[in-house]
Amino acid sequence: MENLAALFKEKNLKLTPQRYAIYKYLKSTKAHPSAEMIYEALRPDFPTMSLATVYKTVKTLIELGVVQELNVGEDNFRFDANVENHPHIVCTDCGRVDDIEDAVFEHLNKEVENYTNFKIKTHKLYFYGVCPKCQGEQN
Amino acid sequence: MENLAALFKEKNLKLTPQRYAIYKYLKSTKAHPSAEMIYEALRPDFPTMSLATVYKTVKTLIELGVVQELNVGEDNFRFDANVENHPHIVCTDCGRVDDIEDAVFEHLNKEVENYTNFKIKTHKLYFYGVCPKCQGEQN
DNA sequence: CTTTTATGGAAAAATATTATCTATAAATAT
DNA sequence: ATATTTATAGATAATATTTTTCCATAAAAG
Repeated sequence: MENLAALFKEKNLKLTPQRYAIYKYLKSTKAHPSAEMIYEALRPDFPTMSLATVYKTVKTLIELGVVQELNVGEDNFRFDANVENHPHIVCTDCGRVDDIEDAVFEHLNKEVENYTNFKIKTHKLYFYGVCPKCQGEQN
Repeated sequence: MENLAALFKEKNLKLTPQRYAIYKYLKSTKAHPSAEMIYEALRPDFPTMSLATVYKTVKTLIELGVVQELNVGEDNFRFDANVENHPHIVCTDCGRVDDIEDAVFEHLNKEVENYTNFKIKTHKLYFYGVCPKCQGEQN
């Protein structure tokens, strides 16, 4: 968090209240919010902030490498301040997106290289199922 | 291909030339085209066909279960007439999307269930790297 | 405290996708 | 074959998401 200021300075970017709030919010949540969700969450504190600012800021944060973009298969993007490569799981009932903690599948890259001539750099893994809460409601 | 007619009949859908052409094109290619790409590819043969028809048709084909939708992380969707669940690999240079043939990762679902309380039904795996062609051009 | 420069916010634009409407083409029955 | 019924193609408008433009202003530098 402290090095965010340094990072911004290094890139000649201004660490404005809006940018700081968006980053802090992304750091604080595991809900992988969309731009709209970020906008709504910060509206109480920043009633004048526009959606465009959210989009511009997450774009900046992505370029700085402190936020990553998720594409779960919805019609919009979600954002995650956890930039480590980790798999995600989507509830097909309620739509929530969770991290799959501690599960590392980096070895898959090498495995896949046996099947293709690509030089593999990274991957994105999305699992789909029913979350505990929705399982309960099905009974 | 022959059973496509039967499938359409069963659902009281009309197998129009446009629909047939779109399905045939998807079957013929491994390029995983977007709606726009399908539209452009068929324009020589169907100059009057509108993009809306492409969207409506792929939606129909998806509902019939003969086409699947891919979300590689671009701002649009791609389509694949290979409906088996199989991983894809994206070239980060030229953007092409290939199948990873013969690589089956169904066992990952069970593995992931050890890390979460979700009931996992399916998954989507995307790998990112540099394709052979772009590797050559980097030298 | 002044100057420089990046930025926030409003509005418009761009892009992707969906919905509406009607003439028409495809399937079915005759 | 032909008539009839019904789904559909295509044009257009609508919607949703994201990006861009523009300018007053706030942040950093001198």
